[in-house]
Amino acid sequence: MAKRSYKQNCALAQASDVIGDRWSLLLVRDLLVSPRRFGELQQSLRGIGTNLLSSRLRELEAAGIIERLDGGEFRHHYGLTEAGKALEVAVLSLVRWGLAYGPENQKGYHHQNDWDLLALKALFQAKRAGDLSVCVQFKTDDFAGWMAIENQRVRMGLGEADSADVIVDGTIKDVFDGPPSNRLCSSGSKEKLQRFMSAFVLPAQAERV
Amino acid sequence: MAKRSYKQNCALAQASDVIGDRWSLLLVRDLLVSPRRFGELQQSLRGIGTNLLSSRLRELEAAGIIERLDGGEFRHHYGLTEAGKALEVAVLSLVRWGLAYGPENQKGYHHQNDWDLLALKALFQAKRAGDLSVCVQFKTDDFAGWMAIENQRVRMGLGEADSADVIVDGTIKDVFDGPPSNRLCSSGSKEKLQRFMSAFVLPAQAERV
DNA sequence: CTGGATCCCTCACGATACTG
DNA sequence: CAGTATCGTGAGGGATCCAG
Repeated sequence: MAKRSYKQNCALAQASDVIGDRWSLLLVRDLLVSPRRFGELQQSLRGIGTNLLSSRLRELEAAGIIERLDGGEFRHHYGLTEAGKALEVAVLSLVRWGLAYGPENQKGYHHQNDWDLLALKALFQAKRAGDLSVCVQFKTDDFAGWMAIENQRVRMGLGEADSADVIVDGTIKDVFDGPPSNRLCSSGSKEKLQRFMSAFVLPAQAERV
Repeated sequence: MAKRSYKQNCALAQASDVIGDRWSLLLVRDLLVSPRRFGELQQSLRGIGTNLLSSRLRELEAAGIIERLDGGEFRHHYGLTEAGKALEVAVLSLVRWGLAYGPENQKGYHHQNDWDLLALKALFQAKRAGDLSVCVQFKTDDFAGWMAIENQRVRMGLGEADSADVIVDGTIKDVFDGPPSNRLCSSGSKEKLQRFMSAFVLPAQAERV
C-alpha cells in the first residue's frame, strides 16, 4: 500500500504529499478553529465518506499533523500538533487568495459560521489594530463564536468567550456584509465594534468582502 | 461534465476547488519561476500523463490562473496571469512549512535546481537584507539561474542575468549546504556572497536547511 | 447514539500509443 | 513538439453494517 507520492525533492511537493490529498486541508482548516470530534468533522465535510475521513485522520496522525486527544469528558477528540498549527500561515494565505481571486459564493453550497471566523482572521492587519484590545462575541440561534484582538494578535474560539466587550446578535457575515447602520450589539458600544471591524481588510483586491 | 467541487462557501474550499487537484499547485510552482513550454512542464512533473497535463492546463486557463502566450519566437508558452502570480504568497508559505515540517529529502526522488530557487525566495527576510543590493548567478553544466536582491525585494530567473555581481560555479544547494570554506565564486567577492546568504533564514525550525 | 470498518461502484488518474 | 485517444488501475464517494 505504497502511498502515492510526487517523488520530488521539493518542499512544495513534499508538503503536497502530506496535505495535498482530497479533504486533508479542509480537515486542517476545521481543526485550526478548535479540536473536533469525528462526527463534527463528518458533518462539516459534507460528502466525505466515513471511510475516507477515518483514513485521512490516520494518515495525518501518522504524518504528525493531528493527534488523538483521548482524555477529558469526551473520548476521541482530534486536535492539531505543533506541525499542524504551523500550517495556519499557509492556510490563511490560501484563504486570502480564495477571497480575492476565487469563485463567487454559490447558492446551495454548504456554509458554516466557523469558516468565516477563520476567514476573518486571514484578513487581520496587525498595523491597523494598533493598541486595540477587544473581544467580540457572535451569537445566533445555531452558532456561537468569538474573536479577540490583543497586542496586535488574534485569538478565536467557538462557544462563549470568557469576557466579551461586545456581543453581536448575528453572524460575522451579518456584521461585515450588512449596511453600516444595521449593527446589532445587544451589549457593548457600536464604536468599539467599529474599531474592531477596521482592523480587517482584504489586501490586493477590494471587490469582494 | 460537472467538475468535482467541495461545494462549500469557504474561501479555502473554493481555492481548493481551483488549485487543489493533483499536479495543479506544482504546475503553478514551475510557472512562478518562468513561463514554460508544454514539454518543459512534462519533464518537470515526472509521472504526469500528457492527457492530464493538457487537462490541467485547460482547467487552470479557464480559472484565469494561467494563460497561453502565443506571440514571440516560440508558440505555445504558458505563463501566469495576475491571479496566478498572486498565488506566490501562499505557495511560499507552503514551501516554508514543507522545509520545516515536511519529510526529509529522499534519495532517488526527482530534483530540479529551479525548485531550489523558489525555496530560497521562500526563506528571504526583508529585514535581514537591509540596503543590500546584489545579483548572484548560479551556473553549472546543466543549470543556469540567478537571484537578485534590491530594495528588500527578490527577483529571480532562469538563464543568465543581465549583470551579476557574483557568479557561483555550482548549485544553490552547493552554496548553502556546503562547508563555509568551500564557496566557489568564479567571479565577485566572497564577502558579498556571504551578505547575500545572510538574508535568508528558515523561521520556526533550524533543523533542516 | 457515536465512532468506525467493509463493501461496491464510479471516475480520476497514470501509462502508452497515436495524430497534427 | 504539442497535444488527443484509449484503456487499465486504484483512489474517492456513498450506503450499509458492526462495535462500544
